[in-house]
Amino acid sequence: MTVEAGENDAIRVGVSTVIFSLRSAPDGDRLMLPLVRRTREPHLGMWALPGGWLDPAEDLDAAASRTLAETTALAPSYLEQLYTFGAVDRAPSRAIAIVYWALLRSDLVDAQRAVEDAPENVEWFDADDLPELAFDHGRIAEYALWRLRNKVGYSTIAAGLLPDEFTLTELREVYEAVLGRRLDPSNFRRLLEGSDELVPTESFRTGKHRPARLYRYNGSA
Amino acid sequence: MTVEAGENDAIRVGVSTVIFSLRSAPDGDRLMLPLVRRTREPHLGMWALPGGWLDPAEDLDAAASRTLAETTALAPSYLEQLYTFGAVDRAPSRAIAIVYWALLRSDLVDAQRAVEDAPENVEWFDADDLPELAFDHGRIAEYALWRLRNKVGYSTIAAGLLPDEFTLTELREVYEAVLGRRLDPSNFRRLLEGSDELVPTESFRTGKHRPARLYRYNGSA
DNA sequence: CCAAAAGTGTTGCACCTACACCCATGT
DNA sequence: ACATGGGTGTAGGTGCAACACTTTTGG
Repeated sequence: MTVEAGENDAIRVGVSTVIFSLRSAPDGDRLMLPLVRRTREPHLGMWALPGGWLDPAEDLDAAASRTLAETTALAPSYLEQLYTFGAVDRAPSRAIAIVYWALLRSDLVDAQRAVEDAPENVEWFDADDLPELAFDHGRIAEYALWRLRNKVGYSTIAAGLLPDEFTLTELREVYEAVLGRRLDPSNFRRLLEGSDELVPTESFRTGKHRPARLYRYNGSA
Repeated sequence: MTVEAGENDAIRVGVSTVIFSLRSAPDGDRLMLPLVRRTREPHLGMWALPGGWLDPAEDLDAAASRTLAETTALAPSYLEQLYTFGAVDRAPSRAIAIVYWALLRSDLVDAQRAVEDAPENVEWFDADDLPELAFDHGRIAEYALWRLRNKVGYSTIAAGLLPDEFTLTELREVYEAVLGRRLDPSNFRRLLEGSDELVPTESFRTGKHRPARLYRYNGSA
């Protein structure tokens, strides 16, 4: 910041977001993410991450939320900066991408898709089976997935994929979908029960069998 | 990336680096970082992180190295992107800062400072006792320090502060300086001896007492 | 009463910490 | 010889994985 600005008007600043959610499949929930079909060159017709250009009067987080809403009509329940990609050759003309990653509560996916102005050219893909993406977005999505799987190990972030109240089994199934492996129910319970950020409620989910206590994520912890 | 570029020529892209090194003090090594005195408004005369503007034809990592060299004449031995700061009010006119953090081998600090074109307005400060900084650089430096202390816990990154070959005691003293607490020599040894990235050599450092085996950091592991 | 999910208890292993102890060297 | 840092051994504690077991519901 001690050098005067030069000819850097040529650098465009984009903001993109890798947003994950769960969608039910025959063999349990699957981790999915929405992609947008490009309507312009370059890479016209290819799938790309939702995003847009940073507005000069807008914070970075706000830009991520806004461009995500504009392209997919989705509003994230968790949002965190991932990385800034800026290799000179990542796009035909110089553009850096400040990339966010996000989670969307599974109960809001279809609600948000049902609104009348739901974009046409958005489609959900299995996070582990993505098509070829425009620019360096394939590499970016892979990194976001790695970060998500990593962070699930040492935080209660996975609750961001569920409604306000949920059973421990539902939460465990989220972990299993994210991590791609089964977890021991009893050990999982003990691990999360002592976590402060998870508080038990007095409600129970009644189903085919013994009712399960509902828990709530404590955002302020 | 699906929206056309608008008036974002007004957004300037800066790159700054928080670079750490060790400097000896009476009570053991101290973790220090170099700051640059601002020679222009705004915040003229205040201390700031070394940095500069991103060149349109330059990768982000390269920009971090270049601006660091231009302002401090230092070349990092480890460099990693930290975070991109872009709050609208972080500077008088809109500027985002792609911030890197870096380590400098302690044996290179004075060597690099001794070259003839060493900048005048650079000074080293104790990482735990920084002056008030320009812009949001105080918060940034704090975050970089947190990241360094965090990462030291689960990687052998601290070797980036030492010469190619070093004894385990020297490495332990680095950890102690970074973390700010004493570590048990025997447990430290066992922890790092089984780490793959640390390979023993056949050389020994001879001193006042029993010679200590030299180790080398295995970059390819 | 049975099936199945909710929830508890228990045991063993891996790892980390603290600290006692031996080893090799310069003076 | 002895002081000092280099290096090894070991016992206790913590936390997690595995899995046996009890509880509570719907049918």
